[in-house]
Amino acid sequence: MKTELSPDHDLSAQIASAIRNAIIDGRLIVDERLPSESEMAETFGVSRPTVREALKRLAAQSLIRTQRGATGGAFVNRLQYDEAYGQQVTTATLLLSMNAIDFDTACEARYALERACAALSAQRRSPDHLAAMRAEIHRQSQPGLSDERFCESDVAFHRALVDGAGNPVLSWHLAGAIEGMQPLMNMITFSARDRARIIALHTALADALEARDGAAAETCLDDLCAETKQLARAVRAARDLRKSPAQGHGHGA
Amino acid sequence: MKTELSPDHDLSAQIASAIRNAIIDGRLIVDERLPSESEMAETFGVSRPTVREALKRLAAQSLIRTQRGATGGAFVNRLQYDEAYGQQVTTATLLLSMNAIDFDTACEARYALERACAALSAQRRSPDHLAAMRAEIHRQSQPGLSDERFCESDVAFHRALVDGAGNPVLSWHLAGAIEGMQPLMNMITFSARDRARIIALHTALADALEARDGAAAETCLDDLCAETKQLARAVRAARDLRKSPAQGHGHGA
DNA sequence: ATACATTTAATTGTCTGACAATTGATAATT
DNA sequence: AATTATCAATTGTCAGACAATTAAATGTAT
Repeated sequence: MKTELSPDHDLSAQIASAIRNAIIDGRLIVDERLPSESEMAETFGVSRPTVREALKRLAAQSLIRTQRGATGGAFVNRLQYDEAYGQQVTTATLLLSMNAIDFDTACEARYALERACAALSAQRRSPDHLAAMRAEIHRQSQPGLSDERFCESDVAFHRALVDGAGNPVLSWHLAGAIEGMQPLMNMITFSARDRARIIALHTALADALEARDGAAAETCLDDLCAETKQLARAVRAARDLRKSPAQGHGHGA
Repeated sequence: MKTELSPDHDLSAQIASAIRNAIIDGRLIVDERLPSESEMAETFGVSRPTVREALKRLAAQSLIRTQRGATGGAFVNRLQYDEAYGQQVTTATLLLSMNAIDFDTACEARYALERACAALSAQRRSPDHLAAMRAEIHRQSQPGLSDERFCESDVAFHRALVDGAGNPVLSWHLAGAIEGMQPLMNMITFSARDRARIIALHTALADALEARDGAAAETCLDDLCAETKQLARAVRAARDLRKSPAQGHGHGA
């Protein structure tokens, strides 16, 4: 059933890789049942725990699902958007938080991608998308909203914008770009004035989409990008100042 | 060290989830060593194989790495671009191939995102990026190149374009959009005339980037998108025709 | 004292065998 | 015929053992 294994890895990793390849290039099709763990153990010449470790690796990538019982087993899983969403967001989040990506780079990437959706969304957005955006704007205007909730609403707003393009593949890609930045955004403190500016831009954005004016929407996103970078810069300055409070008198020439 | 586990899942999934959350929200930091498998087994009140299954799940997501030996163990892994690339491409590939996404949707998403990189790449591309693109164009012009190799070169060309934007986050996002479509592209047969048109557009694209003309580059990408959709349509028509060769005389009403 | 070889201890990787839990199919009973 | 009980296959979990690996500790010779 499966082919040779390549060395240099744990057995469970090799087995997982062999099965993964079989799935990716179609030798195992969706909903097909894999042999039982015992059978695979015999096939690969390893013990059952080793096979199980391999299967858990695949399950972690949503490539298979398992079911107990008489007719149970491991089945090739149809990767669906909701599962892929989670993976995308997790990966993006970690990539941004672990690699000391500078905020401007992440921000530029995010808004560049979102701009790509704006024109399509202006063409195709439904009244529902607009309503969702307006609802989030309203939520953002509530006094006493915590910074975290404000960010959460911001994410929801932009998701509605992207979903308006009516392209699930695009929505999936943008999930990482937008939600993955949330931890970074949560480090920002939004003053009342900041919020007002952002809400104004969100309103302009919704208006542009309502008017099916893609170009105007793109302009709003550019402004929003600049605004966000500016806020982050302020946070950074405050932090650096706290770290070395008296560096203003010139220490390097 | 870790908190309570939530039910409704396998123990190994619960444990993996607990550790994953600890990593994501920073309670475990990069390069920190987890307790040994035996210790964790005791901590969580499960057996060592169960802990191992949990750790393999995390390893499959590149969240941890393990090392044998006296000072070995499981360490929180810094998610790096090359690892994240692979995951991104795998996920995108499966999402497109398993969900009967229609080609036009995938294509639209891909070129919309790539367009977002074009302007930046026109500003920032280095001579190296241009050289890489020209090299791929040359490769694509070789007679006797298989369709698969042609696609491969196409991917490399577009990657060079995207990398020209000098934003690694953007490059990561686009990896899925571009390479994930390769299996779909491989289903297309490229006639000599098709290749000539594509090569002409690639050349125009490289010229636009050389001239730092972002708008021209975007136009080329639009043309390329239309061209690709057109080719896919031809393949689809041929396949449908083969499936039901005489359906033209009306069987319904 | 330094360089090199040996031993040791800690840790992951793997195996064996067993039992529990789940679940669809089958047989028995009313 | 419908319901119930049993069965068999499969995954989930456990316990204990041994192999393989690796850095550190120890010993030895120059």
